[in-house]
Amino acid sequence: MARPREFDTTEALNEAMQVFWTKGFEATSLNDLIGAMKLSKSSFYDTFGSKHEVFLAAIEHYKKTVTAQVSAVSELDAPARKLIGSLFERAVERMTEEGGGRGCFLNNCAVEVALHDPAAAKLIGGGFGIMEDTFFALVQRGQTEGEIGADKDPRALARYLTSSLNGIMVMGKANPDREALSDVARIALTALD
Amino acid sequence: MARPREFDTTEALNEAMQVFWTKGFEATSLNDLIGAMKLSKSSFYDTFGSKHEVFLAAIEHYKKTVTAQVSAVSELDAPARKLIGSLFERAVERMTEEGGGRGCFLNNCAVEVALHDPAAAKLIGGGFGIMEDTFFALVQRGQTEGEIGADKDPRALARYLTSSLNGIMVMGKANPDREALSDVARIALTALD
DNA sequence: ACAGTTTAGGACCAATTGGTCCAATAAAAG
DNA sequence: CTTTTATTGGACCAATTGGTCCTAAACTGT
Repeated sequence: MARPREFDTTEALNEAMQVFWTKGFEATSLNDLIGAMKLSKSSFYDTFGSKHEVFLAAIEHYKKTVTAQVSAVSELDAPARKLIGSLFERAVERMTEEGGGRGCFLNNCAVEVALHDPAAAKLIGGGFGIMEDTFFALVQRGQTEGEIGADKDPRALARYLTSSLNGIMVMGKANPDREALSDVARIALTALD
Repeated sequence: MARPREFDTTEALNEAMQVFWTKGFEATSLNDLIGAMKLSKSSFYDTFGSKHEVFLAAIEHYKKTVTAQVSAVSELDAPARKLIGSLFERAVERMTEEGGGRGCFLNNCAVEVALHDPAAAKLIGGGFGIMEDTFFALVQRGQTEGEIGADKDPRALARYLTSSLNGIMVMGKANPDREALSDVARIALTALD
């Protein structure tokens, strides 16, 4: 009973990521994983080694995914400040839409495992770094465009935006109220003035 | 071998909370719990019913604890704006100090279980509500004191502050850098101007 | 000293955990 | 058609999971 189709590692990792994203690391069992990844237990261990290695690979996968998406947004032909706003809007949207509420995968991982899993913590930190760098570039652009105060420290602002975005997603978990989250997003963006 | 001492339910719940706080719900085993709570398995089930019930009770316990602490701060004889600032400072301190990094228990719970545990989600939402209400009262006081813009919606500001504080604690999990977190806190507070 | 009430310890439970291993089998290569 | 290479399902593993239950023992009030 050999594998009948071409096996797509990336797709399998994507499925694994989805499960970890919705259930968390601890609550995800081997059976959950091999079910979602559509491979047998033997192939699973053959190909990926262990649950933990798949977890790390899933974090990496997320980083790639998110990097691609976010850099796509940040290169749109619109004022940087508007793009920052739309990133926040999208987050609010995601948290409040039906079946949403999973938040940010990095965020979830940071909270659940960062304290006890140094390898994961490193990857997660890198992921937040990417978000920060994206915001950093956007803030600098916004400053040259004149829509963001040029007197402000762009690195600090980038950190602030990253933190604020994550705050919104955490709050959204407990209380996915569109109005409340929009309030937060709106006020958060006033720091750019 | 009956229990030699007076059994303190509150203290036991406090110990349970500590374990859940550092390990999370899923990663905490029965043995972890009865070890920390210093009672036997039989007494555990006799007194508390189940792991899940203890978990909910621990959330409640946290709410009481935090409510007491925070309301103590908010009733200090100082400008409300300063008190808000000190709450943020304290959070940064907590996240960066040795052996810290556990973040906010409610925060952790929200991320780990809110999506799949409605009972817990309700308690957690209530906890955030308390934080929000505390900030709300402080903001209103700050507005009458003239240190916070009177034109601003105090409820929205309170939500924003709650979200920002949680954002800082999530970021601190992945990267407990005092300088970076201080940057974030400082900028977050400019929204009060 | 005695009875009644708590509590502890630990045997026991079925289910599940992450993980290993191997014989069977299907596809690819020759 | 045969050999090689993947990949499979499933048997098997020890350990752990959350949870039940019963007996023995230690406190309590009388």
